Amino acid sequence: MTDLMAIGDVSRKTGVKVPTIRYYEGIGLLPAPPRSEGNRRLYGGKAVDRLRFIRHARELGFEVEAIRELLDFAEQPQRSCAKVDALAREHLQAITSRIERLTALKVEVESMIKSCAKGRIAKCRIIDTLSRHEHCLHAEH
Amino acid sequence: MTDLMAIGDVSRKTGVKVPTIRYYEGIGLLPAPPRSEGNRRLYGGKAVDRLRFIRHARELGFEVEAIRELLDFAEQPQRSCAKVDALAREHLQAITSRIERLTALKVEVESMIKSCAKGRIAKCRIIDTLSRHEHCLHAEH
DNA sequence: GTACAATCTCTAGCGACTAGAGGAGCAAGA
DNA sequence: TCTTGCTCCTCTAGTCGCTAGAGATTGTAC
Repeated sequence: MTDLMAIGDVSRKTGVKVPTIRYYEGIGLLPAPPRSEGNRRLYGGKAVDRLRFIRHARELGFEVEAIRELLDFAEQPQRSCAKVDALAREHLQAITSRIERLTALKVEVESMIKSCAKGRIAKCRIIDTLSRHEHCLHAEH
Repeated sequence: MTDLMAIGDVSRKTGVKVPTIRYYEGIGLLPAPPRSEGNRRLYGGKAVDRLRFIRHARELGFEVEAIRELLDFAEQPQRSCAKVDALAREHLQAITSRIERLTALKVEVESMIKSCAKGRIAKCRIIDTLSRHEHCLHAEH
């Protein structure tokens, strides 16, 4: 009745690589599917949906543990989604602070490059900056 | 004559953890220091300088391999520093593209959160967005 | 029938550490 | 002098999220 697929088909449909699908099964993110007589995994549409969800969330930078939680919540439709919202906000916070730190870093590396006169290494300002912490623009490290 | 230090002192001076110092020695980033009679590592000032350099570069996001190259160059003061400049520029490029991708991500996660009405999970827009790829703001994933 | 692709399981590797076991060394106080 | 407790030693294994490879089996197309 149902149109079951081999792992390769699922991979092509979802963009998740074959070993990664097996890996997700191993860590319990994707339930173990039934097998064919020849011991091959046979997937239905639900597995495809779940993998798409996982892939998308991973692309958005959610960690596997967070995705596990999201999937758990997704399976209880009657519950409030406050927790889901909180998870997403937590994630947004992490992204924002990563951007902030990277931007500070960029400024520092840029100023390092600007001061480079392309002379001999003995006078290299880049090596200099990396050597002496007092020269930092930013104090937190 | 020289004031040699134990690994713990070096750790405190540089902010690099003791096991990390040993790890750097293991991967050849920091030369193996002489030992005391009781087989303990004894470090001089140069090791402290080198570790500060490494730490700072790591904090600026340089990979260990890049740091290895930088250190090699730093030890040949008469050579041109064009390569050092190139390494730094390469790194800047990587930082810039990381920021770009994170910013795109942030926009997407933000819009996901904004659409959340905090109702039941059955209608959760966050779960929805993660499930259905067509809803993405950005096409590249 | 035969070639070749796809799948299976299992293990090991990546980067940059971190954690822990189990043992030895060392300085200070009783 | 002895003991307590800290630091240090080596070694192995774990982290995260996969990826790569070996070697065996199964399925498919000609």
